Amino acid sequence: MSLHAEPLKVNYAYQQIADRIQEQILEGSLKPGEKLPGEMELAQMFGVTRSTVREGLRQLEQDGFVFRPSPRRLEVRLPAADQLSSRAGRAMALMKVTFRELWQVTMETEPLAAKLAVQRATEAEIAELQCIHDRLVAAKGDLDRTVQLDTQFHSAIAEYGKNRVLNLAREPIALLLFQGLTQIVQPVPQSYARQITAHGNILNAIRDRDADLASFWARKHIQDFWRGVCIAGLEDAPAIKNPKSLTT
Amino acid sequence: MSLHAEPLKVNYAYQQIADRIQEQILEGSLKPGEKLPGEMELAQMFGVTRSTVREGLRQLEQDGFVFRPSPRRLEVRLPAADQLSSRAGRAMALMKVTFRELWQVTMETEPLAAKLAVQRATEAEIAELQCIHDRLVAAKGDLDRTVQLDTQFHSAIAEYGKNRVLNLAREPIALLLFQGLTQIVQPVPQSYARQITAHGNILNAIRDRDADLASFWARKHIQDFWRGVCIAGLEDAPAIKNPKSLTT
DNA sequence: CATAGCCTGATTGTCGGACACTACGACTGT
DNA sequence: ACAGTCGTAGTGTCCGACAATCAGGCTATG
Repeated sequence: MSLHAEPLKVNYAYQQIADRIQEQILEGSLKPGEKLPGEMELAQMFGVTRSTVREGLRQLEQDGFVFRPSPRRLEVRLPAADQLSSRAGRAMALMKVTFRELWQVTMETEPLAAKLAVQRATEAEIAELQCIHDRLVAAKGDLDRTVQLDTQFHSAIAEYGKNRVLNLAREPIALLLFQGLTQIVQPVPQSYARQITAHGNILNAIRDRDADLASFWARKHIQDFWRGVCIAGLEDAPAIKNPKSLTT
Repeated sequence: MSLHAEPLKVNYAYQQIADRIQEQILEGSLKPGEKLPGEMELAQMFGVTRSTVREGLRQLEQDGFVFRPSPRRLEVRLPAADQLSSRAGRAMALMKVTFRELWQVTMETEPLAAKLAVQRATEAEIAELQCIHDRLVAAKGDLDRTVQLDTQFHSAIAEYGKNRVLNLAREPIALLLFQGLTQIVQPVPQSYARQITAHGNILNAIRDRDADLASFWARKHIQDFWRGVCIAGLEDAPAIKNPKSLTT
């Protein structure tokens, strides 16, 4: 027969404390930005020692439920997206995911982001996009700055599409892929110009509110990126050489 | 001008300990499965107190770098994908992401997963898929079981596509969306039959190694899902009512 | 009145020591 | 070889303490 052997987890005190506080945050009785009592007071409230409270807090801190700008301030906070992004990025880095894997997914996410941006971006946001693009043009030749602005441009488009799920999923992937540019642009110098025109096309399509066109150019842009990877012969190379570089 | 004001983080002892150990894990000198020294020994090695080591370990534990099956065993481990999935899922739940957001992304991920599966799935894996599908057919009428098998079917396709990036990104999204089925199927009972035929179409296309067709049916399947959401009038409803249900 | 600088108390990071309880590994007997 | 027993090391939790340092209020100054 099937004996249901439940995991039977022992609840340690520090675990319970973390759970209780997290519960109250999720439930809403503790609102983000609010200041939490000090460790001693918490210890008194829960009837445990400061050490125990401490371990519980470490856990919440790591989960992003509390924020510690300075040792004295202890604020409630909801886990932000970038927390996950960096974690996911780290995970992918140490899985040694290849450019091919990143590219295959990006090939879908970026066109979608562009399409959504066409529908949802405000005029002000489009102006912001133009600004980023102008800076990219100005940075022509500067590798690091180009990579940074490229990433920013794509992130902005995704953000303006106002789909939080897409943003959550896309961020770490795009980061890794575009960061990989650092290994690409060198062998293919004319990329600078190609990238600028590609971004220009996407930007114009968004401004004209032409969803299909924006999606088309985004796709084309990522495809072009792939050509660069192929020329460099890095299709199945890990997108990051040593995972150590992501030290929180 | 742009003054680069870095956050200038003070390195506390427990932080340094966590960093040092993590470093050695990433670098490879500590291999997964290996047993770590006890807290007292570690304390001696790093020249700090056990309390300090403890806080550092809590952090690694939370990050998934060490695993504690029992209080006595302390193993090295690499963060697994499902760790992130659940975390991402929690985050999305408490952001109250809508069905629309989930659907828009799934509309891209599932067809891609199907396409990749066509290219990369082995015969054995296709047989496995068939098995899952058979069980779905048998479960007709049982809501919970249907949801579970539906999720499993899609997960399997994604897995057989062998793109780790896609899997990482897709998993929590699909989970939330298909879980949402629970709220949908009730209003639209004939979904059972439609879902079975849809899955059958996808399965056949994969077996015939027809990438475009597999992608087409996957898309159609997700589109069909959306119709159900619309009928229920849940387009912009949060996909999960209370985030509390995800208590690790 | 608003602002800048100073001061003090409270709180944190870290330390050392202590105790009950439990699981791991060795020992024993069959 | 196996099952049962047992000692011990190691963990979870507690207590108390100390220096460093930051928050918030106080003061002085314009």
